[in-house]
Amino acid sequence: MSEELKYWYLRDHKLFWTLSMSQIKQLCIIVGYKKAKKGDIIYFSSSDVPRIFLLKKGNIKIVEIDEDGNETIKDIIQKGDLFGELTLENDKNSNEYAKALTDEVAICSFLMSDFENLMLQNPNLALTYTKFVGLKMKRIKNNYSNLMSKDAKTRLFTFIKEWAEKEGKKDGNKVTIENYLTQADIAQIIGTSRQTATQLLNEMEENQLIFYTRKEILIDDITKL
Amino acid sequence: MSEELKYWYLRDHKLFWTLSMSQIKQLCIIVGYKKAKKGDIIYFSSSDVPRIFLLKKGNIKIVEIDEDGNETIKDIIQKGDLFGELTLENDKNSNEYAKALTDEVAICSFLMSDFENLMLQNPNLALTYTKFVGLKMKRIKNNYSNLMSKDAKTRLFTFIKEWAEKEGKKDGNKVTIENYLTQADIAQIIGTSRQTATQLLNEMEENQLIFYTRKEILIDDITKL
DNA sequence: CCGCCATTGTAAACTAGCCGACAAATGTTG
DNA sequence: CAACATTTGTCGGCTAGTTTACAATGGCGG
Repeated sequence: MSEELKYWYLRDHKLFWTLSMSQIKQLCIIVGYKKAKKGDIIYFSSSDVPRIFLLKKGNIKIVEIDEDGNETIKDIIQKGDLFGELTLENDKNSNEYAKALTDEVAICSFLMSDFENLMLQNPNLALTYTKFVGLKMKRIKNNYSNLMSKDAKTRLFTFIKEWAEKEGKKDGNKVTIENYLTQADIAQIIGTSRQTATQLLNEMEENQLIFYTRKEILIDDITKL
Repeated sequence: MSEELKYWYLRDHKLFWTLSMSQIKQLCIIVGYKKAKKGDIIYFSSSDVPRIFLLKKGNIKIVEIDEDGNETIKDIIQKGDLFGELTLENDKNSNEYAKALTDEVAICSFLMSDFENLMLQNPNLALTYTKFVGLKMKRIKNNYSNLMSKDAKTRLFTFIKEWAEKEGKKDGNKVTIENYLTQADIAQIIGTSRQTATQLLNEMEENQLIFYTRKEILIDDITKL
């Protein structure tokens, strides 16, 4: 890949707007530029050197396996999102990995230490990054506090609404979402069993609120959710 | 309060170790130095100017009220913790306030904008703060993912263990925690009803694992939890 | 186009934990 | 100390949601 191209791969992310070309080069970008296909396991957080990753294309889920072998979805990462050791601390005893959800996935990465150095030289970057992490924290907090206090149906509605807002193609009150999640995935995200999720989705379909297929989800009228 | 004293109030927090006295003065510290008593409501996040707060003494809980009037505990803040708009973004539509849990509570605060300026001048501060926020995010993430997948008993055990580690006075395997929470508070934190929490605590007491009083919690052998 | 595997659909039995409703105990205040 | 408020204890009944188990469907590779 040409140097020029590498540059633009990062350059088009908001976070790096303030950086000069030479600064971006400092990040030794795209050493780990990687492609993957649906279902592939992409990376273990306990890898060699701490890195920060940037998803350029597709969608992935971050999954953790606990002692009992249960899979928990920690996060869904979309095109343009950063992931990895966002805390700037590497944490070895976490058991996380990423799994591709869409057919084509492209990821580039840079070293955490390079990024830290750059932050020391460019306080504006540090500020932007902090706000970035802060925003992510706020989103997580909100999500989870919904999960705690509401019942499964409300959680599903909230999730679909948020998903539609973030990624849906709007046409008046109709929204189309490209569906790269299985019902089992959705169930895990909203913290319920697969069966309950299926039931609720079908119930929504009966009430003409949504139309679910494996490829896409059609929402007839987003305001009714 | 003397300038000297103000200085030390911030100076003894890790985050500010790298700052010079004059830099700390820039923060116009302790404009909002405040004391409060148990049960007092201390601050609404939708206050005039965005601030960051530092709890110097006592314990408080951050609470949110939703549309239906339900109280949710968002966070428990301990001596030395920062709270407020840590994300560096002010967010007006959140309905949070803080409530004193201990008899004496002391808080000092500074303006977010002053802090931002200081970060721009002092990249090291920026880096430290970013790690700080990141760490907080990681803690929240872990807490919540426990809440999702485990049952009430496990959640209570995990909570007590963490509490003991963070604040307990250890004596071999015995740990004493100063108890500033009611059982209703604990129930909210672990996401269950007050009655269930009471039942589980009594069960633990029957099994000689803990001894609960309103003043303190004694753990006979922390390794057995 | 066939067979296979992942995904989705459905139903019955079971259960953790919620809710309502008090009673008892402990603290607090004048 | 008396009266009141807050916190803790306890008990059924109830229900949302889990679990188990299996059937139907759809999509992909050969």
